[in-house]
Amino acid sequence: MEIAIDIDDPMPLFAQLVSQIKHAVGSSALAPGNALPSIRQLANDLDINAKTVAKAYRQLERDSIIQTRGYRGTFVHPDAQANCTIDLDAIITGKLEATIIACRADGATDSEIRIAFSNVMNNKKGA
Amino acid sequence: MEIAIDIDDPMPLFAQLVSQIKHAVGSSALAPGNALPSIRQLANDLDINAKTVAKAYRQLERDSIIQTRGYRGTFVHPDAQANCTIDLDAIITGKLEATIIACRADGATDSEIRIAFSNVMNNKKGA
DNA sequence: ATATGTGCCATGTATATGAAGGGTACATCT
DNA sequence: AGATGTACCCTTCATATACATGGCACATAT
Repeated sequence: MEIAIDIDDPMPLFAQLVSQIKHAVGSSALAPGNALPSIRQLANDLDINAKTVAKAYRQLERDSIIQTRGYRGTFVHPDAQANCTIDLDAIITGKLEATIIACRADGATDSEIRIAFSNVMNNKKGA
Repeated sequence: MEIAIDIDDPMPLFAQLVSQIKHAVGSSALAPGNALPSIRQLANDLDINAKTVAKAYRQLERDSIIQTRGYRGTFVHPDAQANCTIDLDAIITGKLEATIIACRADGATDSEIRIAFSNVMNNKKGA
């Protein structure tokens, strides 16, 4: 598998990694069970920080695209192909959109919605 | 009616105004039909900017707590007492809270939720 | 010893937002 | 003339977040 990082791309580096690995799995360039390069190895190859690669791997594992097995390395998840068609972003975007529309219908301004959202995310109690 | 502003209070100035006026209406210190000080007058009394007072008045009018009648001044809305018991902030906070909990249950990270929220608020299409 | 993933500490940069203030101008009516 | 609410332009400051980076440490198994 070839992974290329474009520094000039407005997409964050870790997101480029996620996207490319997902695409590789979707096109069967990476089959379930295949080993992926280690975090440190890939970071070294791409000349980026290991934390950035780790972040990408963490998200991919959360989506069950890959599996990390500690000292044994990282592998493509058995159900990777099925799971990589699930667009979590589209799901939560849809839910948020519906809620925001409802709030606007209640007469709330966008500013108030943003404040309330921030409060909820930070577990702050409403004023 | 007495209005006091506390610069050291973390609550924004305009929010302090809104809160105190709402409270005055709720406790019948301000009855429907009563006149409120003009924007410039109140700003001068409290030694704050007229824009800040105007912002508070704008929000109060949106919630039908007060009515502005142009050159005639600003008055307490006929249905002020009923409307000031409606806590719009609590309503939208509740809606957002439920949606955010659902998104978290879907496995979304807080960061992803924030990004998606920002995209929806800005009418940006999902990546 | 070496490599694995993972954790926590920290930094700096950039962007977006809110809050507050300053200034000017308008149409309106008294 | 003077007061009313309102609209537009602008700046300044503080805050929050995302992104990327760096160092250090851990338990694990080879």
